[in-house]
Amino acid sequence: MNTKIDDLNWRILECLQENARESFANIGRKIGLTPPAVAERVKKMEDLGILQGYKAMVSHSLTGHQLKAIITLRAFMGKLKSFLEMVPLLDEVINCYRITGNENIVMEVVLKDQFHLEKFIDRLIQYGETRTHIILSNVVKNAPIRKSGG
Amino acid sequence: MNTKIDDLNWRILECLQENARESFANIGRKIGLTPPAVAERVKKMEDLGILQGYKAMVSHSLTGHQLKAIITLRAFMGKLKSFLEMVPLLDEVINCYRITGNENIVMEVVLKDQFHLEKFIDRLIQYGETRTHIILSNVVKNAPIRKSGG
DNA sequence: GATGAAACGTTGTGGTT
DNA sequence: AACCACAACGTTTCATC
Repeated sequence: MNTKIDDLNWRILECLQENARESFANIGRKIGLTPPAVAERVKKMEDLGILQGYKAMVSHSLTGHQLKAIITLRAFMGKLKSFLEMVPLLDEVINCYRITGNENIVMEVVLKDQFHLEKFIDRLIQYGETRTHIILSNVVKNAPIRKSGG
Repeated sequence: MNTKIDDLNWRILECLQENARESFANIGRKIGLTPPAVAERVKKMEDLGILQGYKAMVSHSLTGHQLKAIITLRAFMGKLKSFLEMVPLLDEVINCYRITGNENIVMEVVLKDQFHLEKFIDRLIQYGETRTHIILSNVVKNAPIRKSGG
């Protein structure tokens, strides 16, 4: 694996994945570095692309999205390219992957209710055949990336 | 929809979803509030559960995870409960949903390489029948939640 | 990486509408 | 109830070592 991340940097990544707003001073206290040393390590990891950003996690239900779904799409011949260009514009789609297998695309979507779902699926049918799975619960939610054993 | 989130709070949510480390002073400058006013609104949204936390986004590939996959599981009779208890312990699983349909579970997993994938699937077969889709690309990545139109 | 100083941000109190 | 102003405190940042 990538050996450029030492143990101190892994501990910084752990802290920031748990609470991205934690101060560098506080992280420094936990891992035994001064605030400028933490800041410098964070800056370097940002520049290398290891740290890609910091995001607030927002409740889906409390923002009016009572329904979540996993939707797979098997794109029609010649329709995949236009779908890939269009999908970033859909507010409902919070994650979208191109995958191997019979279906080309899998999406995680947030929706207000079943009427919203119906309208959303209607917008997709021009691109391909969809299959919808309603999300019943979120068993693991954005688990942190850990030093992969090895 | 939930009408408790006014326009200023939506703008705060936008800022923090884009950069969770942005200072309240800076957010206040953008939206025309003083730092204490922003801090108070953020605190209230945290207490209400609208803001659920702040997470650093870490590169999968640069942390040694060259392979990502979507794996669905159709749990064997009586095996779902033990799977749901076990899956949060798997470092490879960064998201896991219980869903409707023929398969009960869909997971997003990060893996070092194909050998890691093979070993990972071996650990799942006691719980059910799996189907693996390799992720080719990430078309939409953790898109922010927006004020749902209407 | 550490230190120390200056600039900046956060947080609490009190007061206004 | 939500906001502002001000002050005390903590944090970040930059120079220097």
